[in-house]
Amino acid sequence: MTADGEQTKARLLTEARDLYLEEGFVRFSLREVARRAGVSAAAVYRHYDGKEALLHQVCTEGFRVFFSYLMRALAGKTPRERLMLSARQYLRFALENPRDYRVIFMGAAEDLATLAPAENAHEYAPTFQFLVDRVRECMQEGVLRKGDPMATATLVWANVHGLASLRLSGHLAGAGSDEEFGRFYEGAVERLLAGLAP
Amino acid sequence: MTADGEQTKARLLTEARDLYLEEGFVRFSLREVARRAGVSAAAVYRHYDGKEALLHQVCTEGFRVFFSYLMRALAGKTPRERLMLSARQYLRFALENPRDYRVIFMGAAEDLATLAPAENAHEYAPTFQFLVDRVRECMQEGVLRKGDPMATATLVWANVHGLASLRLSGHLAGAGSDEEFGRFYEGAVERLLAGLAP
DNA sequence: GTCTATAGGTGGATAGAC
DNA sequence: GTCTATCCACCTATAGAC
Repeated sequence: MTADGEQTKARLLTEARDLYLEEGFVRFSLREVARRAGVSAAAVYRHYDGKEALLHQVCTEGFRVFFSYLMRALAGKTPRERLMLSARQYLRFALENPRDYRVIFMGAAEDLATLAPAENAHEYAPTFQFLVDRVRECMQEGVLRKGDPMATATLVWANVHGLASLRLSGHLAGAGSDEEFGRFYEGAVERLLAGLAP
Repeated sequence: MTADGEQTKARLLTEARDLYLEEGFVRFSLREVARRAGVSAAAVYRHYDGKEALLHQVCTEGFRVFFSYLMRALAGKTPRERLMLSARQYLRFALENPRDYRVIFMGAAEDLATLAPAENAHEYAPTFQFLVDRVRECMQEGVLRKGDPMATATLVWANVHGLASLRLSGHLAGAGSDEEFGRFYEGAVERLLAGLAP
């Protein structure tokens, strides 16, 4: 590949990402991506194996970003603080990257075989593992009741996901601004952890 | 309208529903609905105002079914039993009508202006109100800590929705069969109510 | 009320020249 | 590696005959 080839390939990916962020899946098309990138539709096939492959690449990028949000929670000084920060970062990611969140956790891409959970479970595993680890260290230090870390992590996940996804769907619009909702969210998490304390 | 006209109209609706249940939104088309109903694509326009109107009708039907599931929870003899039954019926609906659940609560129809939450908020209101009422009566009888019924109902909703939607997305496939998951779900709800008790 | 025919459009993907 | 030209499939929606 030449240098130009690499540049075009990267350009196509960013344009694809923008288009997908703007329009979602239904209105996503190869031709439009090519138009925006300033190349012909045919050129795309030199770099990607068709529409689904390109979309898949875009989504993989979404996972990477999500993980980067979570990682920032490691700045917390105690297990409890890291767990709370994880929850906060989770919501931050959802609110700041709603389309990605939908794809990853709300199955917005249900019609795309490429993105079926079963087919890319390996992309989810590390992020869930991250949460399990946070829960486990909380159990070890007596912040949470001892038990199966995976089961408890699932409860925590369902909780934050439930709130985040209802918010994104617009069903909790009555909760006010994102900031107000953020406080409600933190309160809910605090209460949940209290209920899971020893 | 003649009797035949009414029959065709009803037939179109059921075929539209089936197609949507099988293929989802992306692959939903008027032509295919017409094919299945045994009429021409043009005939559809005599009965419905186009594709979106037909889809909207299909979704309205989904709401109706969801509400009928919830109503069965009124068979419970105590406020607590009715609340627990509501949670159980909620999951039942989700597992037995996954596509409808996605549309109603997971924003699978995000690209369909017709179905934007803001535009049919009046369809959600009664179902949320149902939950608020269950929570309120629990507060009145001392089953739940007194407070804002809407805030508490939101917490309960986020909880059951979080579990149900993650299950539907395939993210909790590790939880075993639907029956096993059902037990995990009930346990989670019990724990939540315990945390919200006086 | 239903049909056929058709207009007018989108999109994915490929062939072959350069 | 990129282009133009092209094929083919599919869609929504309408016009006008019956």
